[in-house]
Amino acid sequence: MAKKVSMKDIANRVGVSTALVSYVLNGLEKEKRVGPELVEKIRSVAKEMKYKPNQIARSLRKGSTNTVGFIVADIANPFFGQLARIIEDEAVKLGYTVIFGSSDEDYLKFGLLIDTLVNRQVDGIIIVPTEGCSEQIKSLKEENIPIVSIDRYLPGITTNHVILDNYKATNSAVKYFISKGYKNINMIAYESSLGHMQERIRGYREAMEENGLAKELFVKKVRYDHLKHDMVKIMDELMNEKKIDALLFATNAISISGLYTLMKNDIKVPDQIAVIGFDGHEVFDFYKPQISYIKQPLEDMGKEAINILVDQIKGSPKTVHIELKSQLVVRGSCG
Amino acid sequence: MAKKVSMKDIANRVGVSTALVSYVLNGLEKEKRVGPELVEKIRSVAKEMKYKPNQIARSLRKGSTNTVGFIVADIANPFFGQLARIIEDEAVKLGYTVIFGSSDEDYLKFGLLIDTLVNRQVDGIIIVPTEGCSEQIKSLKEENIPIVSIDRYLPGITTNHVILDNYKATNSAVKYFISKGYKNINMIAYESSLGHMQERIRGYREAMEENGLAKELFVKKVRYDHLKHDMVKIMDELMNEKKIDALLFATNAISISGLYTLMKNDIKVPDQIAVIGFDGHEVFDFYKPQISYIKQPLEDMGKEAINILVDQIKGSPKTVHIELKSQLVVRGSCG
DNA sequence: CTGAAAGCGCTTACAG
DNA sequence: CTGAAAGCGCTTACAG
Repeated sequence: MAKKVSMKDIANRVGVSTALVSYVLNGLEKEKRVGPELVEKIRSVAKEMKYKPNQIARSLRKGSTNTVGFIVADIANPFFGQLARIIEDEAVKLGYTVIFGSSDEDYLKFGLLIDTLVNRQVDGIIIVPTEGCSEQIKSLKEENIPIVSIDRYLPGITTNHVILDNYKATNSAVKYFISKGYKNINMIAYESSLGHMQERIRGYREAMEENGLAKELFVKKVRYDHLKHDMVKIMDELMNEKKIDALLFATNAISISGLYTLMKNDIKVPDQIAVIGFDGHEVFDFYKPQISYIKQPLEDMGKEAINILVDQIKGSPKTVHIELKSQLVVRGSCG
Repeated sequence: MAKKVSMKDIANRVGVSTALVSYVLNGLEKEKRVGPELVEKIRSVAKEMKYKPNQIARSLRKGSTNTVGFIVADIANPFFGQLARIIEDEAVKLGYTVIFGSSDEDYLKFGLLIDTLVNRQVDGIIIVPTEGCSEQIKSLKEENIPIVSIDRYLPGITTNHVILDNYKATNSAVKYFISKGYKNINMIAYESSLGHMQERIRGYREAMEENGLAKELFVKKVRYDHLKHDMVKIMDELMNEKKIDALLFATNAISISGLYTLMKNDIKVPDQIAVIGFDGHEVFDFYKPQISYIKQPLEDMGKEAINILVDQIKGSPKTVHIELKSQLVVRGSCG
């Protein structure tokens, strides 16, 4: 069990103080005007002894950890996995390590994750907020911990956020449907008070109303934790009660689940129902015909979020709101 | 900017030493026989002052961080995303936080991630090893940092690992093909010296040889970082040079890429080529016909890995090798 | 140019 | 039952 080597070990070996070792190993030898032969000596001894700095001790002393947290709904969901990857890469470039956590859209789990991150003294947190997490966010703000909300935001609380142009995204999609002659356009969305979902619904609603289709308005709600069950039920209703000719899915997970149900019920796309999904997914490419979708600029979203966070950590006083442009990718599924 | 409250603040307020506060807040009040009224007082003051323990200070003092690392190839890949999620959940139950990192199958990046984790004093690391990472693993072993290799292992280095029954997995798949009358069975695998890939190839080869199909042996190699390019080329060769009637994909990513190419070339499955893929994926479900695949017990794999790691951290001296059973899920794609 | 020393916020023998 | 004190491994004024 080779004991770990510390700065003290190096200092003893070279015959200097730990201060010198610290200066040299942190590249402050110019500033502190350490003698060149000592610099050389310290460097080589450190290497020879395989010195590895203890980041924990450093963090305690400096009061910052160069660590950030990223709380998603579920890291196994490719949407968040991709975002995580982008944020990871960018964070590394900026000298930060990121700790991920999955909330399952549950504000209690969300709270536990926040506590863990705070106890671990992360310098800042990127959050995908859940419903009901306002209290947690408020106390983060009280503790002056920098946060950036991504993908979503909480109505009523001001935080930095980077989100999609949610209203415009669905609004354009619906208008595209309308331009193709569809009238009975239905939207399937999450039962959620979160800002992004409300805006997506509003985008749908206003496009319908503006085009004199207010009477055809039809938003069906599914629950995050009963997605499959609710989807099956809704699809039954759609096919029986109401004649629908076009369907807009409000998120990626809803899209996939919806497509499973369409496939199982052998509903022809776009002949029986035209479809527009959310985000890209391999399934969209393999579906016959390929599914049109609202594309999100994930790369920008992730990069913006971590960069804003780091700015905040470094003391930037301004609150930043960024809204990124979506893009409608038209393929075979909408006629 | 409310300053953070420390144990000292609580101690001062209550009028006791920090030792008492520490005992009480760590549930040692019985063992240390702290007076009941003091216990009460300390608890309530801690709550009132919104005390949050500084895990960094605790870690420094205790010499352990209750943190583990998990290095995958790419967290955006759903296979690893799912694994990460399982490990995260189990780690939380065991009182650990996990730090993820993506190596991109690059041993240099792998090395940097290891260094970061070691500097952060993680108590142990779960790794998906890359080719050429042996040196890194060896030095981890020298430093006595517990490691568990998952999904793969390095031939020639003994570490704890939890892997699939790779040989049997592909062996059974090929035998299934043969039982259905296929003879010209091709396998597409990664160019890799890693144990799991070698075993999957061996499983294929021996099934062929045992059934007098040695002459039909045909393994095509693709590179991780040129997957798409190589796949297109291979598919051309397969269709032109050699008559193939069945195709076995060696990993999930290869399967997806292969299916894209089959779809683009409009090759009929299973009439022109029968197919068996690796791991589950939504795309397998949407493909017409649905793709048969070798199923991995992800849940068990993740749980075993983190539990073994924690055992090691707690001092277990034995090296553990676990091989989990795969399962062939037969659907329409193999006739 | 270099060293002695304080201190980050905890935990934990040790002493009483 | 409780307190004084050391120490984890760093960084950083301060002094010379």
